[in-house]
Amino acid sequence: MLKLTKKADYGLIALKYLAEHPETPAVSAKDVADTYGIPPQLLAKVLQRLTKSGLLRSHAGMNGGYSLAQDARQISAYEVIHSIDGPFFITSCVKGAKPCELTPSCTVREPLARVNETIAGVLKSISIQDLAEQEPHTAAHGGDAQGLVSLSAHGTE
Amino acid sequence: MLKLTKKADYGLIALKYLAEHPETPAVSAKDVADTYGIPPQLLAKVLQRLTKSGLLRSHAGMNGGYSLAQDARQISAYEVIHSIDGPFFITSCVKGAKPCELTPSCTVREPLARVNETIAGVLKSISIQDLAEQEPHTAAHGGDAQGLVSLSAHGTE
DNA sequence: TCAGTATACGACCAATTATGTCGTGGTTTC
DNA sequence: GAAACCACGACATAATTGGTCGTATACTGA
Ligand code: FES
Ligand code: FES
Repeated sequence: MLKLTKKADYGLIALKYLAEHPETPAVSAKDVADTYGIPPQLLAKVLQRLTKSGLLRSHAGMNGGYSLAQDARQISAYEVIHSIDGPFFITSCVKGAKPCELTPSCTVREPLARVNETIAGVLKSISIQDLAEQEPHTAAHGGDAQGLVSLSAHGTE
Repeated sequence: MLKLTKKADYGLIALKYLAEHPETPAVSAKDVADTYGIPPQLLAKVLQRLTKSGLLRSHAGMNGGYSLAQDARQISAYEVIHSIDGPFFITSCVKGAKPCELTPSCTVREPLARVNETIAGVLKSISIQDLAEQEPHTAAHGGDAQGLVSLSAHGTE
């Protein structure tokens, strides 16, 4: 249904947190999990994946934890999502992978592949830094100055 | 994992098919399903939803079936996906709906909501007609890397 | 060196969702 | 009336996701 997994969400949250605390040498998974009410072990696994992908740097032992391996500006949402959820594709059957069983059929694949590229592009254009710069929860969902897109709630649907 | 459901895919395929056969007064679900190897009853249900959404017009009886209720140019991929899969949102918890349990936490929600809007915009800019006009490359999946998106310019940022 | 804290990783179960089927009934055409 | 269709809801099944557990490993500090 075209939605992000929670793991990816958790990963983004954690990275954002790290980006907001550049002073701290390392933040433990448990610490972040505790702050946000995320299942600690699950978050741990997510962060481990990000570490393996080279986005994070880990440090065991007391006062250990994770820290950004790159500048927050260099890490894109795409990389995060990609390394957690694996390559995402709009269409079930990707070009490079297993072709559709409905082979001669699915003629919508190619156009959608382009949509896929667009989405990936958008995600790539967003850095962790961008997330961190977002204004801390303004009580109201004002967002008046957004300009670009109106986050308008669709209301009832 | 940010991918389209098969139902939505089926719906798109069927609509494309209809757009390609403007002469035929009506095409039965079974007909389309047969052509593409899609489970007939499942496709039927999908088409029924599209009918209820006003995108299709149905006609019972012999030689009955479905036909586009609007011009292929007026129907966007977004509408199709939306009416089949319901409103899609990148984030698990949407603003208008049930708020995250991690309430004070999920600070990535708002920025991602904007990504969501962008994606929706891309989808809205693609019409069934666009899909139907695509040239059927039966060609090799040779990783051509089609470069940029050139459907309907909308998402330039 | 020893205990405490933390990551690393794989296996496993539980919850949700997506996919597909069945059955029943209603419409239109012939 | 029969055949070919749509309409709809209730299932059953498969696939993903979400989350837990157990254990091994690495680092710190007393
Ligand atoms: S079913 Fe394969 S891309 Fe649509
Ligand atoms: S967990 Fe609610 S939007 Fe991220």
